[in-house]
Amino acid sequence: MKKGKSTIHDIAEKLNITASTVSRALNNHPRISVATKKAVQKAAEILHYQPNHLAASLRSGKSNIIGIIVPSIDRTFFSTVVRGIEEIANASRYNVMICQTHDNYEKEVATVNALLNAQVDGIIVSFAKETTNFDHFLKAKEKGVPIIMFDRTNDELEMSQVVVDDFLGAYKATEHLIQQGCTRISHFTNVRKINIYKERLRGYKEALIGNGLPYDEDYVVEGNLQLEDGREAMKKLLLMPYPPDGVFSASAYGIMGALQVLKEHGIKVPEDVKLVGFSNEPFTYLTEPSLSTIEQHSMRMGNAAAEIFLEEISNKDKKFIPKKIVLNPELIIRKSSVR
Amino acid sequence: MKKGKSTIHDIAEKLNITASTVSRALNNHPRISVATKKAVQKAAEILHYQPNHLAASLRSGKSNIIGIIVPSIDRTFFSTVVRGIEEIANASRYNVMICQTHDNYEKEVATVNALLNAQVDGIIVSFAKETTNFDHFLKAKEKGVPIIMFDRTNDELEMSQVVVDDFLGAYKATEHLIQQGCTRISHFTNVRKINIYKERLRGYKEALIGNGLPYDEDYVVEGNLQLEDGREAMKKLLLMPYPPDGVFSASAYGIMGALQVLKEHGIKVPEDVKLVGFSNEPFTYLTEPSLSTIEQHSMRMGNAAAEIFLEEISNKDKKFIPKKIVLNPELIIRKSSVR
DNA sequence: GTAACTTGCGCAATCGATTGCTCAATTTAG
DNA sequence: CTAAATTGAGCAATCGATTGCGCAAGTTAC
Repeated sequence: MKKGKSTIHDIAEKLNITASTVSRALNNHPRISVATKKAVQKAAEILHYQPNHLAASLRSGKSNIIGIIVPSIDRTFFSTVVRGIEEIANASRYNVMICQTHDNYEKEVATVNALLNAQVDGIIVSFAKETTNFDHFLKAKEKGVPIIMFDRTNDELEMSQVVVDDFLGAYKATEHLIQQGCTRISHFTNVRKINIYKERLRGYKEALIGNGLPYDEDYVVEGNLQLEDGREAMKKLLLMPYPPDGVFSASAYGIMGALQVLKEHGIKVPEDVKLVGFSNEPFTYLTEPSLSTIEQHSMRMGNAAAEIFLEEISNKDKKFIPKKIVLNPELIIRKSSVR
Repeated sequence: MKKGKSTIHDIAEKLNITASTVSRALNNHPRISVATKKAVQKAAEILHYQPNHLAASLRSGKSNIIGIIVPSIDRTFFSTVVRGIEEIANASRYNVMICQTHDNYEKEVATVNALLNAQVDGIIVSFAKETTNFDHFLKAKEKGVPIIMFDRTNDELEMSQVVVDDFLGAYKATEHLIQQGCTRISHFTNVRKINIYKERLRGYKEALIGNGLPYDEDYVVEGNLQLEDGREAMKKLLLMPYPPDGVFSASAYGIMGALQVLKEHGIKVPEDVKLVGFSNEPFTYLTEPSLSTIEQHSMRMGNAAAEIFLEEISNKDKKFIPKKIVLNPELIIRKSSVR
């Protein structure tokens, strides 16, 4: 058993037939006799034959690889989406190649190039926060590589996308707080006005107005939505003459920060202040009290993105019509928001 | 600008030279004149030329892809290791292909095959809990594909590995509890006696004995180390005539479960019972009280694994000597364990 | 002024799998 | 019993980039 790899030519030589026949035998071509097929399979096993997908890909122009671009893989939301993509992709014999941008525009551009060089059959992406110019994706699209956006998307691009209804999620969260008796509800949002944060802000606002409460900008705190931002926002709010009796944060870490600060100040949650976050990160149900939040169905989001990819691949010649799938967010009510 | 991809042949045609020259020009070959190089670069840009790595890989036999196999990507520990691998890999122009086994043996075997078909240059793996037969990796190794194990490894395989010193981590954790005054310390371990859990159990035991405390099997609870397991274990322990005054869990979720149950029973942490977990999952510093734990330096673990890969690749012809890197675990003392 | 380099680039093979076209040997049809 | 159809498999091109070898024109050396 020699070290190294064997090819269809090795099998062909061993059996005194040609590589063409071996290839056809392995692919179960009808024009090859059963006897030959069996012989080939046996020889393949003995030689530890392992097909070289690169060669096949080169010829077919299909790599059977889907490129995935996310800001960072070590965030539950993204890794769950990735898992959802893999689930569907693998079932259709696709592998995934995952790249991270760390929210950096240059890295995103470089990544797209790397994926194109690797001849990926499609790209599923959630944009970096920094990104405002999308030429690198347009270039890819022109080369015939389908691009599917998820979560952080851009409506102006003619590309399919999967998002959760951020407006609705925010609306549900805010209305829930109102129903629980809150009258001064604060909102934590991101300074960068990406689609998703704009929508969540809008949902918050509409819910207030729709329920007869005033929208007051003083209760909206802009930040980066990380733990520390949530803490600072909450501290600032506590200094107001009329601090909020409810907080809806556009992120899970933000609301966690608020919870910490409230507890440090001896303010009771949910008795004195009620909290709802966004994104069902694992820690949100581990806190004391557990945090109400908006479930984005990240696994389904991944599934949907992969399914759109498969669809676009099989409709490659037909006229392209971008598709937009909007998932229904779910309000998960835990202890932090019920009286 | 026609849709589709252009090749070096397109560039060659446009400039009335051969593809060989184009290839050399793009690779900055010394035998090509500066004038030609410039012309080629310009033409490449105009044609939106994008090199096809598949073709290059096919010829060179190197794909510049590292396969990563983890049980599940949506766990902070693993996704952080992956990030660590990517960091080093990308710097050396390698891309990664990530696959998940979900701790299933068959899936692991299939995954190894898929990666070999994709002609990965190496595989970095953390074994599925189920795996006891490692032939699929041996087969890969025989084909000349370096395998690097991390975290969940196997000392009997002649392959390099990166692990954290589980024994030491457990020893530190247990000794810390002793120093804080605990005398009846319980340990949560996994029923499956994988290396890492065996070592942690050993560290716990040695720390007890080394500090003059008895080792009592009644205080060792076997389970699956998930949140629910931790809860049940703690409930069981509370029924003992002399419940523990300290718990060291081999996982982060396990200790979280213990914390929940203790709080539900009105037992004070850390006053009545002190807790230390393993693995610095993000939620551990968000709990009330925050949980002491063992940091495994997952990012560094990824870095190290990737570095070993690069080393083995460049020493391919030299005699292979498996390398074992043991990282030093760090005890992170938070509120759950100090009096 | 000729031998010995150097420079710049083309030719053709190669990597491994696939596939349209051929063609001989059988088999079937009528 | 001959024409037509079917079966089984080989030939050679192809996918795109790379590279050893070769060769002509220009340079340098002595």
